[in-house]
Amino acid sequence: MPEHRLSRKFQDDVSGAPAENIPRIGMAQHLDPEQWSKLVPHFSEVIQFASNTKISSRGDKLDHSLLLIGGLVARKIPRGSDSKSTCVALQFPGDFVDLHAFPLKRLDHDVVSLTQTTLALIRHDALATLLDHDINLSRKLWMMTMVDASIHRHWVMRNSALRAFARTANFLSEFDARITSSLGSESNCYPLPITQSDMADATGLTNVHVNRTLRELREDNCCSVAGGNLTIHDRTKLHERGQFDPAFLYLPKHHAKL
Amino acid sequence: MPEHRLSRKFQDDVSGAPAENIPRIGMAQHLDPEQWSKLVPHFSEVIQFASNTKISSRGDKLDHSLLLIGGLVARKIPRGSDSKSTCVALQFPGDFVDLHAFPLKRLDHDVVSLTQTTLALIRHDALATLLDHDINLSRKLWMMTMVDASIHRHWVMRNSALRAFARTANFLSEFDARITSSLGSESNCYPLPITQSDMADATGLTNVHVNRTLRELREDNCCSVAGGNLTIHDRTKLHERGQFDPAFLYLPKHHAKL
DNA sequence: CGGAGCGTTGAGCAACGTCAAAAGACGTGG
DNA sequence: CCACGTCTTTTGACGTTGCTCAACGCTCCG
Repeated sequence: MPEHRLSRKFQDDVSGAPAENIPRIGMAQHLDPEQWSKLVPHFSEVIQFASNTKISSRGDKLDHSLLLIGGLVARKIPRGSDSKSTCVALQFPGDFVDLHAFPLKRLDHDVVSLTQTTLALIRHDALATLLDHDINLSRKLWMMTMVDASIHRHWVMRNSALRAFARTANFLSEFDARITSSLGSESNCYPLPITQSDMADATGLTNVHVNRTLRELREDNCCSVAGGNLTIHDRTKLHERGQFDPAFLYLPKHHAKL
Repeated sequence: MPEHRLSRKFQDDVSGAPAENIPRIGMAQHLDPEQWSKLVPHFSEVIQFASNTKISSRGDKLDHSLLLIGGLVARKIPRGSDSKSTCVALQFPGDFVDLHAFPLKRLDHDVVSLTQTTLALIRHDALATLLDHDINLSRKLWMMTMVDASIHRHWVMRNSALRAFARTANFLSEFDARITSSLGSESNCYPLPITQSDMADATGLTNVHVNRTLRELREDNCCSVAGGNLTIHDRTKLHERGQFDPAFLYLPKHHAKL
């Protein structure tokens, strides 16, 4: 069974290195190659974080944005005065993690690494001078943040309207679709480098109930999560169980449907 | 007890009339007066819809966007093949209802009126020629769609992490804050022109349980929903019960906090 | 006057959370 | 190599929340 790595090409990168060969994967494919080659030189550095590290905090005024190259990042809204917080979004390689900070300036949530991560940093002043002269690129980046918003709406639907079983199936379907887009090729076995508590946080369930639901999915021959890997046994069935329709991701191959 | 109307000034507007004096309320206040006066002439018409009317459909390719002037509008994601759908966002007077269709082209959800509504229409080609020459306005509209995304994230948090009582309190707190922003002045009694089933749809509960929860809120002396009105008895307590912090709305008066 | 939609309440039940315990996975230091 | 601590997964028992189904009253409107 083939096993992919989330960030094969970049896992050995050195922090602080100049950012020359950032791959155009996942969401970044919304930019065409010419646009990509115009944008990439403006990334000023590549940085890395260990897992479970707070990268930015709610209320921070950012002068830069980060493109995720390798690893997984969560966006979390802290609740109450204690240390509890809720995961409201997940970012995959090729995603901008906080591009919304460019027009918005301040973050409404924390940005946290779930695994070891590699990110490319672009300063807002560099981005501004670039975008001021490139309307099409400007429009495309706006569009990419709007796909992000579409994903948020999907999460609202999933965590509001679906019961645990369908909700978990839907979550794993989205994980599959987005990892596939990041890797560039479909597989039936990926690393799922997050804990069941992380999944519980993202789906609005408890870790105990996520565990039971994963067992149900396994017994239903949809997919199995074990040893940090997600193995998909029947993708069609998994999508059906989770009422999953990937149109909201606005991937090129699904564009026709939306 | 004073009672406001959602759209006092415009409720008698005639559909199809030219859009001259669209008020700068709610979210539209993110644009400064000069920007507003540049944008307004490009609205080509004012249109009205009866309540419970589908304004746009998922998959539609839009060549225009709509600014809500009066009434309430919901954004709904249809589920399965039957007629069920889930409310993932609510729009108030001063909000753009589907500005994201400008960069995104196709809608990932339906747009439905919950009350009688008045909207101003702007064509995307008119908007494009305007924005191509006005970087600041362009950036501001991008920013307004990002506030929308921030609200989506808040909904994910609310419907995932809060139990029915807190969730409903939080929902009503948001309603209060956004209506206040639309009206321009705070009050303790507004019309709440949506059914308990609509609220159930938006909060991920059943209409029966919403009903019980509203009674609890009433008995707790937080607020009461009756006769199509929301009366707030103790705003501080309501916010506390719902763990509500309005920072995510990016209203000018809360900007300092975020 | 009759129907339709909405609000309200009750009874019973399924889904899910909480608490607790134990076993596996993994790294660390001896 | 083993012993140890920590984190994660897994399972059981039990309690609670919130859903389902059903009934009835209310208001509005034809």
